Amino acid sequence: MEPNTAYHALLKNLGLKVTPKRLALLSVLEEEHRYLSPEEVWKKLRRSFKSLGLPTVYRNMEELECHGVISKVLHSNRKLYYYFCPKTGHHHHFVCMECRIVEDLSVCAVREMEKEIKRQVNGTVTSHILQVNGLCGNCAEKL
Amino acid sequence: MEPNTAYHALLKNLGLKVTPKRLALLSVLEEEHRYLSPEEVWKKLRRSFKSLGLPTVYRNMEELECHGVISKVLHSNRKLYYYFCPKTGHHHHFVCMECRIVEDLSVCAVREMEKEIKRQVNGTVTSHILQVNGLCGNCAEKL
DNA sequence: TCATAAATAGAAATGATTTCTATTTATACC
DNA sequence: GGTATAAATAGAAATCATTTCTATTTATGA
Repeated sequence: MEPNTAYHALLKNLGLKVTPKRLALLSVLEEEHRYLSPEEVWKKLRRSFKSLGLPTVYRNMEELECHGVISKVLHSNRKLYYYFCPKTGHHHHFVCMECRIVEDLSVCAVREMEKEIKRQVNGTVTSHILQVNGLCGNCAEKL
Repeated sequence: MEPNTAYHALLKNLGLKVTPKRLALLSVLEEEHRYLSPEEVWKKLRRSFKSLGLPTVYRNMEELECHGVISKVLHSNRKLYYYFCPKTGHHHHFVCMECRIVEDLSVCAVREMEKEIKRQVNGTVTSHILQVNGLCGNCAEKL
């Protein structure tokens, strides 16, 4: 059977048990080329599973995120959203705040990106978030 | 009197009333060269104001943020943090996840930034958030 | 088939943020 | 300076996404 085999291997490789719910979750995320909240995923999955806890969805999505399988989308409403991106390698995303669609970007510098995005998605850039996280010299020493 | 005059003008220009609490809030944020949560600001302000509601702090910080006076800092714990940056013009920040200090960055492309940051703050970049927000062609048309 | 650790359901707790209403205050105008 | 008015605030209460907890179920490897 189709992609389930791939998901199966994926979970195995991560050392996670292959449960029907995990497979379905991956399937839902991959089919949707948009970012979704845990609750939205939960609602979709409940069609197939009469008993499915929202915490299970939260737990699994977080798990997959920290293994790099799916990526978090930041949103100004501070809710969690996740996106399954099939593209590998370092790249960034253009995300539509309206329809939630996600587009892969090939360049990384924001100035250049704006032009690229206009061409690529024929869209409008309303804002961008560029924040570099790390440890300053002092803290890096202490830890 | 010192900087209060500047804050006074700042608030006036934004069409906001000049209240003692707003002035104090700005003062607290400017003195602290780190990003702070509303609750932290509240605790500091309560030293000077016996009666001060946490919602007031939230409201004012949000107000100042949307007027561009202070800037939001994204954090993986999804809490709100704000930083008063005296530097004008387009630039980004390096924020230490440990001590919360903020450094202005002069370049915008992440690859170059990593080198720059190493020089500038003698620190370690653990991750960066680069997300471009906007409206895709379809949604832009509809709205 | 079985033992075991991992995964899950479902209820309950958490806690940051927001909402609400009555009261207070800054401001503009006299 | 005195006053009307809209903005700002306090304090309590509500919200609600997310997390925690415990007992039960399930995938897995032997």
